[in-house]
Amino acid sequence: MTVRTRFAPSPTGFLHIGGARTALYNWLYARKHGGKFVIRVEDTDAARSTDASQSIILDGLRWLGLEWDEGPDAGGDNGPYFQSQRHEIYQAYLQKLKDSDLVYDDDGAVRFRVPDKEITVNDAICGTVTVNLKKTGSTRWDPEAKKEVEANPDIVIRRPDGSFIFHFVNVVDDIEMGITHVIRGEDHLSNTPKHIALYEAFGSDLPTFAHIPLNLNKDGSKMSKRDQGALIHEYIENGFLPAAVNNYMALLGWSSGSDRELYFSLDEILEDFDLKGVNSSNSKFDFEKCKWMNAEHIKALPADKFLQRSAPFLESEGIDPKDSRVPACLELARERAETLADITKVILPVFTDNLEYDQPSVEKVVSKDGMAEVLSTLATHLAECGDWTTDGIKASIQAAAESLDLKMGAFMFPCRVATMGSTAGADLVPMLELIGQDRVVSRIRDFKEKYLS
RNA sequence: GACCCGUUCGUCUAGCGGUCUAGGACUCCGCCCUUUCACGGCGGCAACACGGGUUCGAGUCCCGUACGGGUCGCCA
Repeated sequence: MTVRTRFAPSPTGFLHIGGARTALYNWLYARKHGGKFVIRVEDTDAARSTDASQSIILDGLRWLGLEWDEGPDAGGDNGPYFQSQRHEIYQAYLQKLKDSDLVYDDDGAVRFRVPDKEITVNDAICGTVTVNLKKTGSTRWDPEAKKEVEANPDIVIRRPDGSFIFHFVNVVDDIEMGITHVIRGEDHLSNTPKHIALYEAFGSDLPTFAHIPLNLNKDGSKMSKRDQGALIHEYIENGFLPAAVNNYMALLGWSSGSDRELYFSLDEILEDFDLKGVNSSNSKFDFEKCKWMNAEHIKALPADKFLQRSAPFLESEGIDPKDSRVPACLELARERAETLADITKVILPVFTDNLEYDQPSVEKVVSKDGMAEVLSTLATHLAECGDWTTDGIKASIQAAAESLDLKMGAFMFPCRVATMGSTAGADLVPMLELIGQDRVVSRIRDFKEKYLS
């Protein structure tokens, strides 16, 4: 049997980290077992579905590298891959239930008779769950009245307007598309007995169910689109690497059993991935760790890929990625960047003379006694430097310091602030080399002029 | 409220009855490296929710309680 998994997004918003992780696990499982990964767009809610949302979701999946074998743009033999285009199929399946007398009309809606028996879900992650839909569905919690009210346990599968309900179309499509493994969020575990009842009503074989635990906020609340780290497009915009996001998502709820935490590609995850390593408890999202992981990925990125990934961020700051100084700059920034967006900030002093001076840093420097002399001495020595290399520059700073009988450290901070605008930033001497002799000297003189005269 | 699932450092987790005085990672703190900021190296703080069983022995198995999450829609 060929493994077939699917991710079935509803195009009503952004690609959420939880959805992306579900897609990732489905992708991993399919690839791991030589199977197919299918995308099906669940756009039955015409009022809320939009093309823009669909693009965001599919682009997000592509960015992560979760390519699908069948689905929108990819085609396939089990389409259409949009529920809005599958009405006839649903009608045919409804007819089957009618023929078996398993449905009835209720005020224009169609209800499916749930069986009065124990239904057992054999979940690959959660174990065995047994429920009797007739019993547990016979009452309903009314949030308004805050009490149990009588309810009809039979589930509505078609609305009076003829449109079909999620539980029904989801099962029909999974049957029609030959889905063998349903990997989805644990929020669907309680719905699964309903789905099993439908499978049985159609006389279809059950897929393997695997409900993965949910991701919550750090305070334990449900993650919503407003929460930091919740939306995939934010990772794209903020300079995360897709491999790092995959790495983090994979480890949120799954462990290989070893201490290994860094996986630099989907292929590497694939080697270790196994549904057995998926936890059964919810996890809380830790954006700090996610950033750390991204930093590790940046450190490990080959130079050409690094340049390629950084290019859009450089351009947005007006830096030409083809500039001959860029590769050296990137290497300088690499060790201290958590995101690609950080990189441009670090290397900006090389590319612009319009520096933004960090006020606390400036205060720290100008408040020191004798700073005017330090700066002018420094400028003079650097102007006279005949060997503008890291060694030559270092020697000049050293000479400047000695001429005033001061330690070199006393010169490093002022030099850093005057030429780079802040006490923080990339390695000073290589940065000076890249900025260039004339610009360095004039920056120091201008700085002195501006703040110490 | 009913039903379902879960519970190891603040967080992600290892652990599948003795090797656990509970291991790794993030965060935080200290030290070292560094004539700067980082990076890096070393070290430290910090957990088996609680109560009963079962067992020679329980983080590991069972039951209960507490807590957390989910489902209970003519949303998906």
